[in-house]
Amino acid sequence: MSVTPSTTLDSLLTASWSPRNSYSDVSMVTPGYTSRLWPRDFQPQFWSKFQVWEWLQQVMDMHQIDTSTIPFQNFDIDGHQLCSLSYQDFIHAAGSVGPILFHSITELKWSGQYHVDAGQLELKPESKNYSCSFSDVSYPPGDIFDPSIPPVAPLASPTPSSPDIKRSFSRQVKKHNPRGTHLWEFIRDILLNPERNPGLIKWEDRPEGVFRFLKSDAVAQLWGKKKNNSSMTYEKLSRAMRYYYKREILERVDGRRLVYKFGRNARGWRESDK
DNA sequence: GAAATCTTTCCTGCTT
DNA sequence: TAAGCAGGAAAGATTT
Repeated sequence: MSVTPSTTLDSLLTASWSPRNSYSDVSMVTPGYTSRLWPRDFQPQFWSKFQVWEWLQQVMDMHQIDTSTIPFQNFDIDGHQLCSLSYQDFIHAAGSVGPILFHSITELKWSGQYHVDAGQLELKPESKNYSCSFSDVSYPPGDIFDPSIPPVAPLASPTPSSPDIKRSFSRQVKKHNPRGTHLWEFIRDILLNPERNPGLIKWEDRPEGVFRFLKSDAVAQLWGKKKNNSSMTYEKLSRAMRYYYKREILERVDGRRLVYKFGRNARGWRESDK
């Protein structure tokens, strides 16, 4: 994490952010974003690190900006931290793209607040120092979003920090996945969570289990992030994918780049598996 | 500590 | 020429 929040967003909205600061393209930043993405996850304050990255990816896509122009590691933060970044923090972290990101998150925060008001009809905030919406989900503290692990609803079960939950979470991971999520499961779960998959991988033939990497480098970065390996590349990831051919977790798709197919030993990707 | 498993890293050669 | 694919080899990390 290389960006330290220096000012609250609220203070900047009144002090730093003004039309003079506007990015030339700023009017195009967010229209449609909140309705296009995660309709239940309006509040950026509650995003996981993974969702922050997704948001980054989406904004970059919308503006057709090369994702390599910003260092994703500068946004190794969750939504709460993201919302605390100042305009200058965004400039520092993302250079010329900073104003776009700042405006986007500002708009999202505001629109999220609107939705929260409706959501709070159903859920009451409890032991958090900020409000809670119907969209609020919690992930293991300090972890990035893992699509294979169902989120913990804050009011439907004990808090994620409770010892019981921690124990059962730990048991579950150890029993079925000694090393945590496998690569193929990570890929599968991105595919199975389209609302959390902003154009990284897409189904080519859903019934046949054929899928294609749209942003191979971004997926590799995410995988590396999950494995705490900042040097992960698509080349390395694809080598690991090819090992699955032998185990029939994946099948070769000849002649098509970035295209893979789930094999007979892959589980949980079929619609009928749900 | 050994074995097994899975993943990472590096490499060469081939294909698109 | 670059990017991606295929697969061998070795090593690292982790669990059993």
